[in-house]
Amino acid sequence: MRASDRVYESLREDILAWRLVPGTVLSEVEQAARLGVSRTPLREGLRRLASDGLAVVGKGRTLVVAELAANDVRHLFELREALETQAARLAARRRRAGVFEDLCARFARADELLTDQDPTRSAYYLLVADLDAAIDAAVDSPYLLRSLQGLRTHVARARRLSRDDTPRLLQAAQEHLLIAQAVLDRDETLAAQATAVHLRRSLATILASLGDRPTSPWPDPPATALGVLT
Amino acid sequence: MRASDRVYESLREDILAWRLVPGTVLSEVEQAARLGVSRTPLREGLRRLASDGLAVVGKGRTLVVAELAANDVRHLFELREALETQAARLAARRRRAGVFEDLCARFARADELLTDQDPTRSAYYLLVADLDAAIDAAVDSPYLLRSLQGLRTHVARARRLSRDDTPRLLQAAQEHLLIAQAVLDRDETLAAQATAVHLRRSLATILASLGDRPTSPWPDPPATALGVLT
DNA sequence: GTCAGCGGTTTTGTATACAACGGGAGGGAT
DNA sequence: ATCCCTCCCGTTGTATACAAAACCGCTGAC
Repeated sequence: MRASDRVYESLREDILAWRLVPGTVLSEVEQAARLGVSRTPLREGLRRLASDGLAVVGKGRTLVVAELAANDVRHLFELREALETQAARLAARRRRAGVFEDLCARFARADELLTDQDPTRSAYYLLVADLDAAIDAAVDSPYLLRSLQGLRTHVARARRLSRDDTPRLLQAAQEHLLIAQAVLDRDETLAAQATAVHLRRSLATILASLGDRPTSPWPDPPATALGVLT
Repeated sequence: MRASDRVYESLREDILAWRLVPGTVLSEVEQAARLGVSRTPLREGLRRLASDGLAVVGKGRTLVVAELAANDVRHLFELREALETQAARLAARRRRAGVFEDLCARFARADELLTDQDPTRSAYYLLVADLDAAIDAAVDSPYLLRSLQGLRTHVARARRLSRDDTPRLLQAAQEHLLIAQAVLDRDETLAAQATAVHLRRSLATILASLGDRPTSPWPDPPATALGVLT
């Protein structure tokens, strides 16, 4: 593997994990020394981070780790809604049934993954990643996938901003199940709208966890009332 | 201006104008000699092209100019529909009235720009660019704008694929007018749907001009029948 | 007190030399 | 004849040296 790739992945991981916090200046000589490479491949990795939007030009010509605050998350979800509803629509149009039958079965039993045994929820997030991958495979639209890929980088960073809330994850599992079922049923409209619903609720959860008041002043309905959607 | 920026812009222009055709290998030493810079800034420009999707890795480690065929245009418009309908929706929500009043007036008179005097249609395309810029300014959503920017690069390249057809441009002007009016009226749904209509028609025109049979076997309605939409 | 100009220092931008990887032609074995 | 192995050459990847530009603190004038 090339040194510039190692640099890129290493810095990317550090930024996504919030080990490098927003505003940190990414000095070429300093980072080159830290990662044990020369400035040439380091610069290449840095420019890739910049084209991902993970680093932005600070004062002068320096690169700094990009901000990601509550308002940025709102903007991020405006893009996410555009891309993921379209992805769901196209997946519903083009999917092969087998994968989504399997995913529906797994999401129907997602509560078994959300016991208190696994505080990182890795089994659950793996299932969500599998759904994303299945949708990507079904979409089969290179330009859209490319944008989705860039988006997911920022979504992953945003996830680390808010704490994992088990009731919300159980609700999210039902929303994912609805999406997977709609794709399986080739119901393009429902797939897109269920995705939109899921994203709006996820955004509200993240913003609430950040201490932001939600845009709507209404209390959330009790979780049991949402069961009818599944 | 930095040498790497000149390299990037020069190669980008060459690719968008189809002076560098798909499949052309972008050899570092060759291009560095042609553009009069050393390999270091040239590589930087090349990587930017790759992250834009204008260059892709060929056999070995070489970069080649990316393909853009009829099927790619279809995929491109799947992304375009996702991004531009969302942009229109958000612009309708957040626009300041003045700019769009002006744009409506200009699009209402777009037929005056489409005389046979100007074979490049530069005045008309400038007007379209102004609408795009006004929507961008109203959207005010950094992540979405970033994706839109990347998209427009490929759209510009695709435009050079098909010939300019005056009747279609007159029809497109009416579609643009409808979008601008919907944004001005803060009608989010209409803005999004009018954008979708415009994109579907544009895609059909491009594909027809490429010799592809449209997906629908129906003949286009006469141009005068579309006047009711304005 | 404030602001403009000016070195000094630090940082980024560029050029070049060298290392390493990969493809392709050629030859030998089967 | 075909397949595979090897060596050579061209290309890309990396390191380093040098050039240029920008920040910072200083000084001085108004």
